[in-house]
Amino acid sequence: MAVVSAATLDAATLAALGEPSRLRIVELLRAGPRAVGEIADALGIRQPQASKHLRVLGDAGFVDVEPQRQRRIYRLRTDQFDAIGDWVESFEQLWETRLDNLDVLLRSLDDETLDNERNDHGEQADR
Amino acid sequence: MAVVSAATLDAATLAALGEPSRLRIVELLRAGPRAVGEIADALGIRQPQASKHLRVLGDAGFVDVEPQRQRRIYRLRTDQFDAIGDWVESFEQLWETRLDNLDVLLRSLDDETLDNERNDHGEQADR
DNA sequence: GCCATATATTCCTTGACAGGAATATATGGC
DNA sequence: GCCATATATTCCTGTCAAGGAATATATGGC
Repeated sequence: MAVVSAATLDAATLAALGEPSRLRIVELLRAGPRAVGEIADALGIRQPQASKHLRVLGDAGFVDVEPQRQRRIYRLRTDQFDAIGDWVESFEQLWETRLDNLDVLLRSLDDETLDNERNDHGEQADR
Repeated sequence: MAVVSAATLDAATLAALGEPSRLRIVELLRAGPRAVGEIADALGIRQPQASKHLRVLGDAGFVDVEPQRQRRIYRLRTDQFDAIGDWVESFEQLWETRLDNLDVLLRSLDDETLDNERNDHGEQADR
């Protein structure tokens, strides 16, 4: 049973995608690399805002630049998507084993014994 | 070739996780359901802040509540994690087919022909 | 060097949001 | 009903980030 080492993830990474325009940029780049102006046009935003969002996405490791004449072509990078994928996948192992169900049962019993500390055992579990 | 229908994802969903304390709450709940007070203690934050963050996580569909006496036990929900997983997975199909490499080549050629519109053909590709 | 195109950066303003403090609400024991 | 515990909500304040406008930088053609 090779338990994965609990893939960790930075909040800033997710925050970079948690902004509507930036998420749209990522979705757009899914179809292929684009220059800044094309991105701005496609989203209906102004060029400076596009550049700013691309900077954030670049710092977070989601995009890459390749200059081409006066233009700068942005493309998606794989790394962070893999990181997010691994992280999510490490959660889905939990659903399978359903440890949480067992856990909540144990905690529930624990509480009963703690709260009714040798008070009474006739628990009229109404409602 | 069953192409998936481009799993869509809301920026607000990712924004909910893009805050350090909330991401830590999610990581904590990975180990099992917890009451608000326990969560606040574990993270070293005050109870009201824990409640607020849990509200955001709940609105975004990441957590679920189950009252138990005066306490409220929060636990992780599977739905949104699956949604994020599907979304990321729809990206990783791109890396495999490497369509972007082909794309950037095509666009590159396209630009050459456009910019040098029958200007000169002797492209001294120096530097 | 001058001009055009393409992009990045700066400054400013405004709105959202996180944290602190205080208070309201809920549940249970007596 | 009163008190204790547990949690949610409200109000306030400071910070940060997004968008707009203007400007700086870079590259290329002439």
